[in-house]
Amino acid sequence: MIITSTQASNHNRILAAMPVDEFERLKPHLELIQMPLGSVLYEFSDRLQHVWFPMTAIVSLQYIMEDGASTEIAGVGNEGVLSVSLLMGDSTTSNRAIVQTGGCGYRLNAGLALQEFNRAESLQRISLLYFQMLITQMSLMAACNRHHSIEQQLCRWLLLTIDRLTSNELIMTQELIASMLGVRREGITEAAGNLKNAGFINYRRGHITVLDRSGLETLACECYQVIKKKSEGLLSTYSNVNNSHTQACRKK
Amino acid sequence: MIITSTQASNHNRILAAMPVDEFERLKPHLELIQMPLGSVLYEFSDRLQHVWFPMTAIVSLQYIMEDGASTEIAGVGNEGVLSVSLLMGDSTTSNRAIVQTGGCGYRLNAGLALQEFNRAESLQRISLLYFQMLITQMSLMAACNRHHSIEQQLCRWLLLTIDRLTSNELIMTQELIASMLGVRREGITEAAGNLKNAGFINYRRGHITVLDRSGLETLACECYQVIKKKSEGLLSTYSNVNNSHTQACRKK
DNA sequence: TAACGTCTGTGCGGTATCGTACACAATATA
DNA sequence: TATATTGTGTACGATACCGCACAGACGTTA
Repeated sequence: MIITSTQASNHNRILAAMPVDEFERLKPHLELIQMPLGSVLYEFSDRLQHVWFPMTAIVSLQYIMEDGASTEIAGVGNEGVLSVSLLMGDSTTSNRAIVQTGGCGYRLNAGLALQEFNRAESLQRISLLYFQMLITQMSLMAACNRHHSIEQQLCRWLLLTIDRLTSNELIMTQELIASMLGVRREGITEAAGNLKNAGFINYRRGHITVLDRSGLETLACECYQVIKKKSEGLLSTYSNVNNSHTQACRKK
Repeated sequence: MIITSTQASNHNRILAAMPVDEFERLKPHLELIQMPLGSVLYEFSDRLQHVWFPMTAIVSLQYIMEDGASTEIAGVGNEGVLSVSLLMGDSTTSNRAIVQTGGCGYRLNAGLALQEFNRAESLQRISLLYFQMLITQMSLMAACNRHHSIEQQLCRWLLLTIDRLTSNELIMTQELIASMLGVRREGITEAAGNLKNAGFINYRRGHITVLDRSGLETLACECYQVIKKKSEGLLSTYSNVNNSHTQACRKK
């Protein structure tokens, strides 16, 4: 069944911001795909074959060290695009992209994506704005990893994640969060326990429910607000180009 | 006195990789400027007025937190360009650019730079390759800050810095290094003391001399090699376009 | 030569996080 | 219903780094 929706969260903002005629050129080549939780879009040093435009899915970009330790360097939702290095002219990757919240998105063949990008029209203009956002987010992660506590970072991460969801519950184990933040699972257990005692969240085996957003905000580091503001600013510049070729997301 | 040199380190690689005709278009507008140690090219949230192409100078990009704590998110030498966010369509900054090794470089008016970039010719193509390198470097910093010790990071930093210099001595206090790595000065004193005892470096009041590169490499984290390799790969792709409009650097 | 400011060395208690180990609880599978 | 698997809670010593305090050494300027 195809469900049409006007919900913004049900569209990729980059595609949505393209003028109709340019989007129509791309449309026949966009594959609507499911992006199930845990699936890996690309691995470190892969040769990129596709570009992805998430809609309801959220993807985590992670850097993996030689010893297997991982660190989340950015999160990508419907405001973004994956395979930025390809668009920039380097088809090999320097990170891993793993689906953090299952959902759907569009996939586009690498060659076609590059061709459209290199026309230097709206896709390029919008993508560049997004790249700038991505750079900001990554530099923030570098600083945040240096200076902020696990609890602060957990709050930031939870807030950024539920901001992208329609519900306040996310399917996620403490183990997974730990690997994204690059810390021990026990560290997350402790921090999450504190948040639970404070009444800000609740959880059970792989499900986390946010009960008090503003409570989390008081504990989160400044990084949350910075990313959120930057993201809002970004989306408002996207919409300088406005139109209505909204696309549906298939639901099972 | 103007000194002409064929040394690669005496030119900005991005400009050098542009085809002659496109470079000639830019040339009249390029100001050769001194970039003295410690000078700030732009601050957080500044409105960018210029684009810089370092030649002999090295610039450190730092993220500054609300409490004043800082973290280096990338270093920019003659392989790069500063004010990337401007070129990407957002003229406000999200970091600070401070000269870490004094030298010279070219400065270009923001409007002209943007105009040339938006022609979607060689400057854009090369800059995009560089942006990709920058993204890689930033994500590496995020992971490195999370997982590696001060000593490892100090080694990485020293190696990356002298790789950009012709000499093996750099003018730099422990205090400054500490603020770049985002750690206490005492932490650097201790790590540097170890390296000195090991015979890898020597130093005196604001001067550090590297005595044993390979020794440092054994102690540095993997991040050094990763950045170095990525950087070499980048420069080889720059030179797909080759020409000879080498520019001199004014020496005092 | 003296006085000053800056840079470096050192010590010490406090704390966040790690590594490891193990117990228990919830869910899935047989 | 029994059993395996996965997720969570807890404890404890080790360690890296922090914050602070102060001494001494170097280099510059008067």
